Amino acid sequence: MVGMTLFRLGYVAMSVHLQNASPSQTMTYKRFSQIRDVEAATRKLERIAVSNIQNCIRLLKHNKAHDIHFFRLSSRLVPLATHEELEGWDYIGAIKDDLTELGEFAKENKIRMDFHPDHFVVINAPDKEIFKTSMKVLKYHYLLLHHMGLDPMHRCVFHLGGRYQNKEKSLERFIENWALVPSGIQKMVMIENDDTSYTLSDCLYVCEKLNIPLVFDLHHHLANQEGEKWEEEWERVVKTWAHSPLPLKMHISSPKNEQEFKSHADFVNVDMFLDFVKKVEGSVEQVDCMIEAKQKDEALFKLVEELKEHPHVEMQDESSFLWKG
DNA sequence: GCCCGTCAAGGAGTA
DNA sequence: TACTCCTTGACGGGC
Repeated sequence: MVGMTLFRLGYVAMSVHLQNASPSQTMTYKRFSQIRDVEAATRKLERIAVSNIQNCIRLLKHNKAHDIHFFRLSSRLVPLATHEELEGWDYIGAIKDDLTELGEFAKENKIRMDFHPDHFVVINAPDKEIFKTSMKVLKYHYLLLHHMGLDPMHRCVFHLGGRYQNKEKSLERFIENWALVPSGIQKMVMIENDDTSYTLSDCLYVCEKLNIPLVFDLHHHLANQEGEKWEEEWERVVKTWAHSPLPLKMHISSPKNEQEFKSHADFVNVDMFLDFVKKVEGSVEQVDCMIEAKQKDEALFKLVEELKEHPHVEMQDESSFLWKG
C-alpha cells in the first residue's frame, strides 16, 4: 500500500500570460540560405537561441511564482541545430552559459524539466537515414540537458513510430533498432502511446521488454485503443517507473470536439480529469500530470480554480493536490 | 497592425 | 506512384 497520491500539474513550453517570452523563435533554412554572409547568418541563429533560453528562464520564474513544479521545454530552442547543412556548427559554445543558468534555476527551485521532440524522431524507421536523423535530434536534446547540468535520465518522451503497413513487424523493428541507440540516449527516453498507431498495450509490451518508462496519454488512449481498458493496465504502467529517479508522468488533454476528437481543446475538462484521479489515487506516491491544452498555463490555472471548488480535493499549493475520497 | 501564404518535418490516407 | 493533409508556432510580405 502506497498511501495518498500527490498529484502535480505542469504545462507545455510557453505561456499565454508572459508577453514576448517565446522559447521557440526561429529562422527557417530558406531564410538562412538567403543571407549571403554565412557568418552573420550563423551569429543571428545564435542570438535567437540565446533569446529562447533566456525566455525559458523567464518562464521558470513565472512557474516558480505560481508553484508550478514541472515544465516541458520547447525542442526548438536552437533553430537549425540538427540541419544537415549546418554540420560542424558549435551551437553549444554559443549558449553554454545560458544553458547553465537555466539548469541552475531549475535545480535551485526543484522544477522538473523535460522534452518532447516532435514526431520526426522515428526509431523504428526502415530507412537508415531517417534513423540517423532521429539519433541526431536525440543527441541534440542530450547535449542541451547535459549542459544544463541535469541528469538526462528519463527526460525525453516520444512515440514508437510508424506502422509501415505492418504493425507487428514495425513494432519488432523498434526493438531491433533500439540496440543501435547509444546507451546514454537510451536512458534519456520515455515512450508515449500515440493517437493513430501504437496503443497502450503496444507500448507496454515494448517498455517492459526494454525497461523504458511509459508516459500514459489518456486522450490518445481514448482516440486509439483496441478494446483494452487503461484501468486494467495501470499497474503495469506504474511498474515501468519503478527504476526511475523521477515520479510517474502522464499527459492530460481534452478533445476539441466530437468531429476533431484528436485535436487539443483550449482547456481541460475537470470531470474527466477527476475521474482519472479517483481511479489512480493510492496506486503510486506521485503522479505528474502534463496539461496539453491550447491555452497553456491559463488552462492549468483554470483547472486549479475548478479543483479548489471540489469537496474531495485538498490543494497542497497552487499546482499540487491530494484526493480525499 | 492585422491577414494570410509560407516554412519544416515523416507518415497516413487517398486517388 | 504521387499527391494532400496533419501539426505547430513563427516569419514576413502585402495592404
